[in-house]
Amino acid sequence: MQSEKDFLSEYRIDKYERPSVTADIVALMIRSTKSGNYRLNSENNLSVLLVKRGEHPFKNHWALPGGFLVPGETIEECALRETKEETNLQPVSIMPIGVFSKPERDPRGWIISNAYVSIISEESVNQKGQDDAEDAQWFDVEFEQNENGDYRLCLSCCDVELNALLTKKEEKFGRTTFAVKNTGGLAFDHAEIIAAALSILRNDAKNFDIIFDFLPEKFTLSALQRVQETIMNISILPANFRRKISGYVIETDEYTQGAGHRPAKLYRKK
Amino acid sequence: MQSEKDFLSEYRIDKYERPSVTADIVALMIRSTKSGNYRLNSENNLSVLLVKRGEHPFKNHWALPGGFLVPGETIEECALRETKEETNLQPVSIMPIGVFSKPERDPRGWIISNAYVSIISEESVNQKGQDDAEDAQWFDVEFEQNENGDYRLCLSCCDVELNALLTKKEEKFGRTTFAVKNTGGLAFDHAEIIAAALSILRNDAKNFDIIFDFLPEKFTLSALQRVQETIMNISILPANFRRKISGYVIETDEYTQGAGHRPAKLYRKK
DNA sequence: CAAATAGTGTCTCTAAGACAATATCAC
DNA sequence: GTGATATTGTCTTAGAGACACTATTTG
Repeated sequence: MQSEKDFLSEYRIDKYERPSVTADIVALMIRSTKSGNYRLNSENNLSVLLVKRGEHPFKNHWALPGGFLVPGETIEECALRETKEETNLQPVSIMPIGVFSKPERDPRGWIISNAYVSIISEESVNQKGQDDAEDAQWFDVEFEQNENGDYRLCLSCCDVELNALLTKKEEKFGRTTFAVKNTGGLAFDHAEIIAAALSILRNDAKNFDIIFDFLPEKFTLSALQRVQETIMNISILPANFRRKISGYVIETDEYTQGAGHRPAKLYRKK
Repeated sequence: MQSEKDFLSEYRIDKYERPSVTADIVALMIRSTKSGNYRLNSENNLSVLLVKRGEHPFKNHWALPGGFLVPGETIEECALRETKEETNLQPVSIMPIGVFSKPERDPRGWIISNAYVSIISEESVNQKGQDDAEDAQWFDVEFEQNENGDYRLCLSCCDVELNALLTKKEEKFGRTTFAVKNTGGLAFDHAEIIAAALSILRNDAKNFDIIFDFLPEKFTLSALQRVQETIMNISILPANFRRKISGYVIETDEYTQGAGHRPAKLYRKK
């Protein structure tokens, strides 16, 4: 009878066909667009980071940052490494949103993608992001259901506008999956991945756990509120938001300055 | 300049190393253990389906059903196919719980696992499950934190008892990940996978969406309650459960029979 | 009738939403 | 002072938990 050691020494892992495996990252930022009035609080846009592909396939199309899993790393490590390499950003944390494995999803062959959504603060983007990449750009995100019941994903950046159209494929375990009707020029099935990421985030941002990761260590309560409102596309009265969040935060003795109105106390996550 | 068509015709996907990819399934069942008293409602145990490995590595150890992704199928299809092949069960739906990709997790080499939890009704198990496999057995599950803060996963079936020990590694996005201290005899990292599945289910079973999948089309409200209580390991007063669930169900005009007490109305998911 | 679950009604408490009112800064 | 956001307090309402009580079956 063969021992396990003998079995392993004779085992040929390349006997069967294997797929290539990638990690793709939906990096989101809550972007505040300063208005002319110095006193007015900024509008908040949800932005997603896309890179313009320099190589075939989908050369010159916009795509999510990401790349191939290499030996010795976990998929999560791969996602972080690729984000760093392609965009010079280092997300605090990334959240898995699904595996995309339809056989025909990549014209190069059998390639399955592990998608993550990453949550990046505007500050860290301003500090170090994007210096090496004019082919990496933040696109404003709109994602809404239209009158036909289809979903429109509109990504816009300066003079570029990508309009993808999707339908709801399935709703299971509170998670919606989408099928792409029109890619809007996005590479691969990345419209589907972005739609899945937004849908999952909107669903999960009810739990405060997630939204803290969008912000630096110290934050004002209205910044926190802005994140939840922007992700979920809702509006909450400040007084009520404060009450709800109060159990999840600890106050510091620091305040904001120079905002043109009463300073706000900074808080930390409890 | 090279066209996309030329690029693809020259593209060598086997230029880089690729991992093998598997799907593993944590198939759970709410098992009711009939007591001697004909009137008494049955106790409820959560059970997980394990198969005894006939081959190296981990020969004769218990493992989750699962197997390799083959060309032309999605990972979800692979999970369903492997469940059917190894256990003759066809889950109504399977829910992804994570990708396990630590490089050293499989002694055969670079193999990453996509884990699913499947939700199987006791009826369908009694109908068709398990006929081809005496090496597939349902193990009663206990999963609890002990006094040290570690988690004990105890799987028992007849005379076999597997005791795994895990520690909490990280808690992110409301999801806990575990590290295995002691496999308890389970193959590979399957103790970690089962712990992740139970942790996610306990967290998500607050949303009624999930628990409906544990039951046939028509069910009594107390059966529904039993499922939620068993998964979450909690206890709810029947009167309050009925009020909470009332918006999610539609009553039928059918009733249970012969239970030794007042018959219960059957309901459907709304 | 007894034992057991099915199902109803009601009280209390908590948390969320609406809204009024006050506080404090930059200009 | 003015206009903006920050912060507090209070009223109302919706929903969860506790619990008492009634209904209906089988043996």
